[in-house]
Amino acid sequence: MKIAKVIVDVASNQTDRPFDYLIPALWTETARRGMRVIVPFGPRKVQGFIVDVTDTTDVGKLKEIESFLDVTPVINEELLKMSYWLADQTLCFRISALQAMLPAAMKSKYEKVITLADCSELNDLPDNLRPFFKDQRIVKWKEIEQVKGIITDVQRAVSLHLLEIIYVTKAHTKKKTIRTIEPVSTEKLTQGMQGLSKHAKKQIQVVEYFIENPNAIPLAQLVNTLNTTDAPVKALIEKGLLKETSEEVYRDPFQNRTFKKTERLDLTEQQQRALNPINETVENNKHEVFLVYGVTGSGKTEVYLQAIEAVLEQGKEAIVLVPEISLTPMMVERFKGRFGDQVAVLHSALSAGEKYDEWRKILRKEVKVVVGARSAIFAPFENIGIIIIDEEHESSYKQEENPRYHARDAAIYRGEYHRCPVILGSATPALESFARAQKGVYKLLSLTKRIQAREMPKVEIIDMREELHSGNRSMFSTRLFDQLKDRLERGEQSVLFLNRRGFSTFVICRDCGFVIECPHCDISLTYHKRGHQLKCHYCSYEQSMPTVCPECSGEHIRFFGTGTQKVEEELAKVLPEAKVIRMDVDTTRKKGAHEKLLTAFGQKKADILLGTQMIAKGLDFPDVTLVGVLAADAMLHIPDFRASEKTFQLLTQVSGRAGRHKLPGEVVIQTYTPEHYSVTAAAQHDFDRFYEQEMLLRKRVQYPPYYYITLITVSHPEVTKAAGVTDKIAEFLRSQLSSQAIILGPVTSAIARVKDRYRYQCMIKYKSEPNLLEALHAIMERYKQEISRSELQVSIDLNPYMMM
DNA sequence: AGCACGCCGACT
DNA sequence: GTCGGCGTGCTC
Repeated sequence: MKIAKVIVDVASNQTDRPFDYLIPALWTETARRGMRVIVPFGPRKVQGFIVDVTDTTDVGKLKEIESFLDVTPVINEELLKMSYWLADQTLCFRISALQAMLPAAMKSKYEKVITLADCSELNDLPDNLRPFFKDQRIVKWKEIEQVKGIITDVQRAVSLHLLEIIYVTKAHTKKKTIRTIEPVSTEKLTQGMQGLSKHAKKQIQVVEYFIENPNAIPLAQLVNTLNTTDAPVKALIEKGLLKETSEEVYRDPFQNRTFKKTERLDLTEQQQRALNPINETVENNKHEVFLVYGVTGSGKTEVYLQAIEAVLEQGKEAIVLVPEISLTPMMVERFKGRFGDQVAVLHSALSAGEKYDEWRKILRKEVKVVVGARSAIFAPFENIGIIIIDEEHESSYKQEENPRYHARDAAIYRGEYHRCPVILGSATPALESFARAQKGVYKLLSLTKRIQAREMPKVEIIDMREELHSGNRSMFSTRLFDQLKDRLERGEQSVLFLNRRGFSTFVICRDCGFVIECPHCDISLTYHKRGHQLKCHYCSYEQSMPTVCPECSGEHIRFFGTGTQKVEEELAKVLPEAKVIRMDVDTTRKKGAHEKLLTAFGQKKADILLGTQMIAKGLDFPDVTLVGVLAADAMLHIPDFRASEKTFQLLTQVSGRAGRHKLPGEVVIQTYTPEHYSVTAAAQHDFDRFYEQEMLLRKRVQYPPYYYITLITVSHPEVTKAAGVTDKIAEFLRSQLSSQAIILGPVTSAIARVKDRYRYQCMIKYKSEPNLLEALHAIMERYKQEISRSELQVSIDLNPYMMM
């Protein structure tokens, strides 16, 4: 008797362990761990992962696996092992870890439905239920649930066997198939032709078509060319003249694109010196982490490409991670151009179906290279030769929900397993990474020179306080305005960057100073021009913009802050002749919009590209000679110890957008804190100076890289409860950890209330705490009952990136 | 997570 | 006496 240990798709403390199921006789030979199955679980049916196949069990009565969703494992042995590691390291449920490794399309959806029992009739039902089943045997639970007091009647009907409750599991992974039609045989066609009624004009037409073209043709195409529907085709299939086959096809997100084949470029001496040690570790099958620290324009990508080439020559595979946002067509183009259809792309702009298809290409070993965002680190390769993380400092590599993993850690795990190099690349490495490189934990490879010795763009810092003093109240300094005008006259392009974060458009009464806040969260509402609405970014509460102040009934209630829309409006006023393309969440929501806008800008259909974070990286347009940063310090004041680091990285990155080709570039940075080292160091392209200054600060305030951080957030509808639990947790930690560990808190979270729940935090700073994971697991164990029974929530984030 | 089971208060 | 509220424990 074969038994499968199954992790079920129920994310809770009590179900976070394998459950035993009988493997149906039909599957005893084929059942493997790593396959997805549907199993009965209580009254319902849920998806699950087989994590082991054994002959023994401690459980008396076993249920059988209901069905198999896969014929071959979708989680390989390495990833299975890794899922345990991930669950342990991030304190998430095993099911969450497993789920994170697959494209979202492979997760089942569940629905509860009510059906009329086989042996019962509509008339047997009570009056109030009958209307629901008038035209159908199946009704969604959700529909019936709406009606007050009806559930008792449903339950009664169920106990009388009039109705049945069924749990439907939809493994909604749709493989795209294409239906093709072909004649059974030519004889059959001519024979069958006789038997057709003269009135069946369309059927005759179809048969005639196939007599002339006896080859298989996609149904859609057939229907299209004959200008008909599938009805006559269906009829002919039933008559045995035609047959239908369906063939599985991939959705190809790039089907209408051809990628120009690119050849390897000659490397500079510096590039070659960076490439050699990487190739060496590949050849010797050694694990090593390299930090490629290369200034913008130093040709990091070419080094990646040639390292991958060497890996492919060895018959191995490569994973390339890029930050979500910079997965612009340009990056894809470079990889597709070099490696053609050996590349799969896992990109947030792809639809769920497209992602699934790209993922399946990896599983089936039809590709050798994956270029993708964070989750691509789980690409189901089995012979990885190199893992590259580009722009390694990007915070999007950290997942902000469970499992709260960092792609860098996951990459190193896989790199160790496959004994292959992990390459971290950046022009502005994370302090943690650079410090590790300095200590020799990572190997530092520097690219200090730009390709073809191009000059770094000239950077000017504009003190906006002075502008204000000299009477300029607009958001453009005189200098920036002049420069914009100059570019316009010369027919060159400009990029304007607005850092919106920390600059939300809140609503304030100018009479009494009242700020409109969310009734459920301690945060001000944000004004949205569309629909004149105020929205909460934390709980999506919405209300319309009031005309008078709710507090003092004054009429001078206005929204404040600067959004891209507002900049665009102002730009239209001061530079009416300029054509502007605006890129922000609003204009890029639609699929493909991102790409479209960039293409338009590339074709010089606009003079100015105005945008948020998303235009900070990856852009490479030859005619951009001016970059303007409207508010460099917007991010400097957010309550986050990485604020300076983020500001520096952003400014450096944005500056890098100017003058990447023949024309020299200039950068204008507007700021209210021109003396801050993150601004001045960025202006001088001086990472080292920034690093030294910031490291001094981090040491003094005991933050990473000198200390590790773990953040515990407790939330509960009652303040006292949230505070009390956090206090107990802090106390427990103090008793468990060494005296070296610094335990801060409880303190209220930066946003003290979200969705009517009060939030308290406890922060642990430590250098080395072998007991930490154990203690954290103990905390979760201690509170698991309360978490599942009451409104208590405890979330633990090791190495957090968001401190709120 | 869902759901059934079971034990107490306010009603036909 | 019963209906239905929610605390408790289980799901192979």
